[in-house]
Amino acid sequence: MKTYSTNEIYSDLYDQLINAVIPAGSKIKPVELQSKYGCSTNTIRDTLLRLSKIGLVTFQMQRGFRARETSPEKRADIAKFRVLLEQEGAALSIRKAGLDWEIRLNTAHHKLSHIETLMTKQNLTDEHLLVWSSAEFEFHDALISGCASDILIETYGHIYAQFRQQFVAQERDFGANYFESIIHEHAEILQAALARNEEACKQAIYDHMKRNF
Amino acid sequence: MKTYSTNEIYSDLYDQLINAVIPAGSKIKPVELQSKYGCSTNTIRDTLLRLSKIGLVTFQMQRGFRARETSPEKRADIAKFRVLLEQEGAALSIRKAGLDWEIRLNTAHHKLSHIETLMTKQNLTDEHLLVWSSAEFEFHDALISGCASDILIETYGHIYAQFRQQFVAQERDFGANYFESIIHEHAEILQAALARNEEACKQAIYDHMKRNF
DNA sequence: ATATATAAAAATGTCAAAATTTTTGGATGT
DNA sequence: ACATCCAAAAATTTTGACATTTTTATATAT
Repeated sequence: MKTYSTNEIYSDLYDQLINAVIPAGSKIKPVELQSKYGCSTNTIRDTLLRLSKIGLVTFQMQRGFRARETSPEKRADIAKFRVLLEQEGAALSIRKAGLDWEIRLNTAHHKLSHIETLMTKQNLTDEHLLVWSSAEFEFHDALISGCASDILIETYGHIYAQFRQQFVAQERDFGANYFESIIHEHAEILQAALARNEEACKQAIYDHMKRNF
Repeated sequence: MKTYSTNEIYSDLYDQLINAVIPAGSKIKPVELQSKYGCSTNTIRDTLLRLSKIGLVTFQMQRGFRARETSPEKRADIAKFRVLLEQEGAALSIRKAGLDWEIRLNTAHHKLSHIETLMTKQNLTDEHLLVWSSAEFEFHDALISGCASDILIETYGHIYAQFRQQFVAQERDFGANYFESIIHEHAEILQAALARNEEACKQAIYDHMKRNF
């Protein structure tokens, strides 16, 4: 039987929360996870407290842990907030960042579009979604990576994770045309960013997210 | 000898971090706090993990906890981010919120300006600063409280705490004229908000924070 | 002197059990 | 039927001991 290090427990739970394997809003009981991960309840508690920093898990004294609730309203709220942060991060990057940023962004986009193209043609496994999910984050993260604001980058990471949690919990149809749409949207963002066009880039970010409002 | 509940430990540490009683960047060792609070190291650890959610404390596996580092750059970074959030929150409030918001804001401002007026005349004790600090937060929190975005309000709370930590760690002269300035700045924010003038309010928020850039 | 290796000390993390609190389910009375 | 109370069960939190890892201090070699 597999044994888990604490960091593995963390990222395993992270993935399960992101992918709604642990359903949004559901209670998370350390005792139940103990046997699966082969550790004490305390270690689970510890890990859940760390996950609550990101916001994937909510914690209340004497009431334990829950996967964060989802609703169309929460999804829209988080999506709008994400747009605010991403627009600011991208605009600052466009204004300040250098060639290394362009390269980073281009690389991330190349990787992402490769995966997304695949996904218009094949049926999706859970693993596809995991890989895509992390590539998508890397692209958006690269986009804002030149903004020179640690706190913005850190916060964006948390919000992105929360958004994904909301999204996966609610979205059920990943039709081929879904990926065709976002391939185009990502390309628009990339193009505007490399052209150093702040307004066009902000617009492209908005367009990419507006289906969630 | 006083005994502490877990929640008291939490807010005691919170205050100490905000007010640089625990110096920024310094190591926080559970063993050393254990005797003061009369509990096990594990309870301290638990509390510190919860504080790391807000960002007052940083945590690294196998390296324990530290009060978040400060520097002029970090302070500027957090201040700018705070402006972004507060401008958005205030603008949304101006656009959407009703009479109850105006009343809330007015009340908070009244309380704040009372304390600030006192502080131009007396010499400041630590307790004055604590009271002022919480009244200042309540005012800014009221300002954005009509924005109808839970995630923005939640995040703003964390950023405000981090800003205060940076600020108190670095600022040493609270001259009477400091408070005279911010009395005026807060009044400008209030006035623009109640006049429902988004641009003026954004400008006033910027002016209030620009000394930190 | 500088650097590397090693042993002791300190700090951190993990565990299983005990104490506390909340939740559950049934009995009682209105 | 509905609410209230109570006891049992379950879940959460706290504890103190133990295991692991990191840091510090000292000794050794280059």
